[in-house]
Amino acid sequence: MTANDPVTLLRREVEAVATGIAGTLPSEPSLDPPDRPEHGDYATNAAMLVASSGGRQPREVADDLAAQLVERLGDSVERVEVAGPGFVNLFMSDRWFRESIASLFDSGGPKVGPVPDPRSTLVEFVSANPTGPLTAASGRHAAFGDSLARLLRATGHPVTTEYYVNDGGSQVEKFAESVIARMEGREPPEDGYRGAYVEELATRAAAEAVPADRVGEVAIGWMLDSIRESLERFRVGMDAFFSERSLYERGLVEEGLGRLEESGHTYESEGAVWLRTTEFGDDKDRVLVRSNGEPTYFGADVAYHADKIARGHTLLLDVLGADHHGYVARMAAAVESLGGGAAGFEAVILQLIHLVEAGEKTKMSKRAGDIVTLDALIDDVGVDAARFFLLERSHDRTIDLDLELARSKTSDNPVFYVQYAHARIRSIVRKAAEDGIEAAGALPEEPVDPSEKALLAEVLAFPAEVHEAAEKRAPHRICAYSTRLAAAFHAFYRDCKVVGIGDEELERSRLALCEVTGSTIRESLELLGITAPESM
RNA sequence: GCCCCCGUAGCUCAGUUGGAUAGAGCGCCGGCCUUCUAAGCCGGAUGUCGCAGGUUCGAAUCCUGCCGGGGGUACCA
Repeated sequence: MTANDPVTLLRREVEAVATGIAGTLPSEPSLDPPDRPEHGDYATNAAMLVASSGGRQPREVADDLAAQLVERLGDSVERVEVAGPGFVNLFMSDRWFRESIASLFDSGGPKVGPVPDPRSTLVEFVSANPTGPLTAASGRHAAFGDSLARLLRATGHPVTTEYYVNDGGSQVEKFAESVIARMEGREPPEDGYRGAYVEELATRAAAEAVPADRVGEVAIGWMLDSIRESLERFRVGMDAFFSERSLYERGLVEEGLGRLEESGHTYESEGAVWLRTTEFGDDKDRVLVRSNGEPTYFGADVAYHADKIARGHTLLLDVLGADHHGYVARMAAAVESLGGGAAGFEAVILQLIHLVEAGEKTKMSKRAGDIVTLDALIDDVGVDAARFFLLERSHDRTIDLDLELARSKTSDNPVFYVQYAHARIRSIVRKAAEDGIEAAGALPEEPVDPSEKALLAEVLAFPAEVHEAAEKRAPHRICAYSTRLAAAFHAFYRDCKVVGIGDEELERSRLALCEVTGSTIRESLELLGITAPESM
């Protein structure tokens, strides 16, 4: 966070005083707007932290802290109170609020500063088999991975996003068999692919006279093209599509497995090559190379992760489905064996998603062809609503996506609530421009309205929210934050007229608050990949 | 059996590196448009935070055990 961020400056004062009292702080003290207005604009638990580590009475430390803060903060603060078990509550002065608005406006809104220890991060997500179109479930992965990448970039991490394409292996063969079967007018095999799209691919392959031995490769290419289109349409920025087959072609599988063998964590048994993943907490060892000499999916994936490390990434972040959770321990073991601590592996597990239509859940199975595709979901509810509904929940919760609600263009739909706040702001800004009013930091005589204070506090919270969401891999926090911010604006809109109130200084200050709120809503939505309309 | 996720208001869920009287949306009841967009705002009712112990100044949050729901447990990918 930047040095001129008013909340950061306040935090530094609190920490300086607390450190002066205690010597060192056991952990970073809180500095948050409390739930109840009578507890002030900001409250800190610093005194309780100091007391618990120093064996002093919390209230006594709090009194000391409060007195010194009054001294140091001067006319920024109205009064400081000690309350409850030892909270120190800060009531900021109107001057502080007005100057904060001015400072935010001058810097173009709250700035999310970089983390002190950026990590070159490779976010791998979706990576769905190119044997069928992306499903609504893939959509959750797409929205989540994309938004997480945006959050990590916003907090200063260099990020690359990748889709691992499983274009080798037995599923691809089954897929090719299925397409060929359709071309020849037969039913696909029992364990093959039976969706309508297989027939379309067969028709096209027949029309272009694709030879049977190339059908698999060609059909996979077509599927991949359509997957790229779907992702693009869903506003997902994928830097690269990494082909499994290319690993073999470039000799990377051999190289990666070779490095693993050098590490001394592999052994041969029953003709297969195993990785001793149990050394790193897995419940059994895993096969890297089958007894027939062919690497397993895991073996190739290890080579892929070895390549990620070779490319210089220090954090390998895999977004996986709940059905892959058993995979995490073995990949963590593999990266540990390879990297020697240089690169970290981290998996985020996304739980399942069900689409709910009129209270009824739809089941999704790719092989049976009984799927709702991502494209169909987008056609149905639109990109903005789809992304919001898929991002709204914590990654560890299953989602029941209510299609009826997502479709609705009414106030029930939370995404419109936030967008509407932005549109309202832009409308005010246009109106102000017509009247020749310019936003500016100003010190009007009028007292700061409680709605102005509440709104400013939410805007000021933005950088901390973004950092927390990035650290916790929690884009859903930005959904919640944007909703809170919008609500604070709507309340301000009711209480405080901006244009045409007579007091020019007040007009300028309020317009500045509108401007910084608008840009903060826009940036929040941008992190979610959702548009911020100028009007609705 | 073992592993992972969940259990908070009628419904869908936030909040979980311990902090003040546990929150939001929807739904329900009642108000607010001659004024910058009513896709909005304000007020009201609603809780054994799954159960039982433990840790301490303080537990929805940490520990242990149990109950219920979902997912996984391949020389498949």
